[in-house]
Amino acid sequence: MTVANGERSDRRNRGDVVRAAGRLFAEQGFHGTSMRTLGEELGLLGSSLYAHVGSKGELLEEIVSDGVHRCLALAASVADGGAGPTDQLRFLINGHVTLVVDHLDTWTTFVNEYRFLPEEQRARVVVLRDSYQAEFRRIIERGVAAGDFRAGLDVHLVATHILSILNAVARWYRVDGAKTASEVAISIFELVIGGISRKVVT
Amino acid sequence: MTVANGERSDRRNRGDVVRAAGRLFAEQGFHGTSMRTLGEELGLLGSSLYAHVGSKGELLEEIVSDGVHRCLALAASVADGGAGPTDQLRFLINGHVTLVVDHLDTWTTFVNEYRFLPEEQRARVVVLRDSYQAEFRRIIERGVAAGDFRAGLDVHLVATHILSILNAVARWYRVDGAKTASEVAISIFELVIGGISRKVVT
DNA sequence: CGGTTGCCAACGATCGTTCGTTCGGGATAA
DNA sequence: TTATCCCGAACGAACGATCGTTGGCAACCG
Repeated sequence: MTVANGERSDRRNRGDVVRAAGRLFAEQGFHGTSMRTLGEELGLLGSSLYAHVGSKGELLEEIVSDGVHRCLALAASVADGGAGPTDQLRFLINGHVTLVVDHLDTWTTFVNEYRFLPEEQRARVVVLRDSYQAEFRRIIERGVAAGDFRAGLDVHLVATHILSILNAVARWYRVDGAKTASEVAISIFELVIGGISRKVVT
Repeated sequence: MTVANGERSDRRNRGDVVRAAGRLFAEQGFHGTSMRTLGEELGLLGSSLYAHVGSKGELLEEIVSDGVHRCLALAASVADGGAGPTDQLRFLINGHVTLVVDHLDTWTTFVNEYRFLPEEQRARVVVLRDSYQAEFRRIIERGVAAGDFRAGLDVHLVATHILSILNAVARWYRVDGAKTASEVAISIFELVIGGISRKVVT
């Protein structure tokens, strides 16, 4: 029995396991999810997972790594374009919300459970995540320098607040809910841009 | 050997256990913390904790319950005063940041681990937390009605974003860091108030 | 045939929790 | 004052359950 993409449908591959792990880690936490429970989610025994994966920690590592690299790819794509700070910020916020909404489970696991990685891997993730946050800071600084944003902003704090809003989306957003990703992104952008822009005559 | 308050200093009480649990649950997660580890933190065996506490879950319940009730007390104190929407929002943000900073460990556990409560207790907490969030919505709606805040705001989304920023403070704030609680609160207030206020001539 | 997939049984470790016991001080009675 | 009792706090051993993981084996694929 084969399927359109050539893979058999009654057997699991590594991607299936990682996806299911993202879902369960998001719901029950990394330490709250056992390999046996994860197997059950896939119709397998826990021990059978080791045909696809070296260890439980390897699953978390892959999920978190996926998340942080998607961030970096987004940051790189915005740094290229020659847009102004306001448009760059809009693009970054929109892209981030899209990432979160398109990978809700993975993202929840990424944000909540990365701290359970062994110290060395965790440190690597923190460095990459901070370089993503640095992209926000660069944009804000450029906006301040250009006079688009208010002078005297605490750039580091503002960037932290923006990312707090963005990462929290995974906590409350529901695919079957009333809001589209675009609506959410716009509401975040408008809140933020109003808070950092120079006041202008209306 | 007794101490000023009449308690012996070489024996632990329930409060000691709850505080240590808040600390460890924040660092390692509820499922990542064993009763033996928690005992070690207090210089005890894991089994000795049951002289002070009925179960591990009881510890999480108390920590989360403390957190949510502190929120409600804050909301009640702001609802009383006859201040305008802007000042009420400032007061609420300042009070919330103070709560987070004064109980960093407890708050981290409250925000990250409440989902591991048994369903019934979890549902109760969600209801209370939502009634706290409703206080933010009321203030924003009043501000819109009074013309202080922009018309057409998605009140629910804005309240969610504000609380996202506030709860995230526990994730990055360090007592020995450079920012005071007041500075943090002001930066949040200014970001938010700029984003929701009617634009005015400068 | 070779390689992947999954089942099954089992390993040592650790989990939350219980039980019987010990220990030490405050209260009480002689 | 001294002897006695009581009780909370802590220990140490143990319980059954579950944890992540391994190895042997059967089924099935290309």
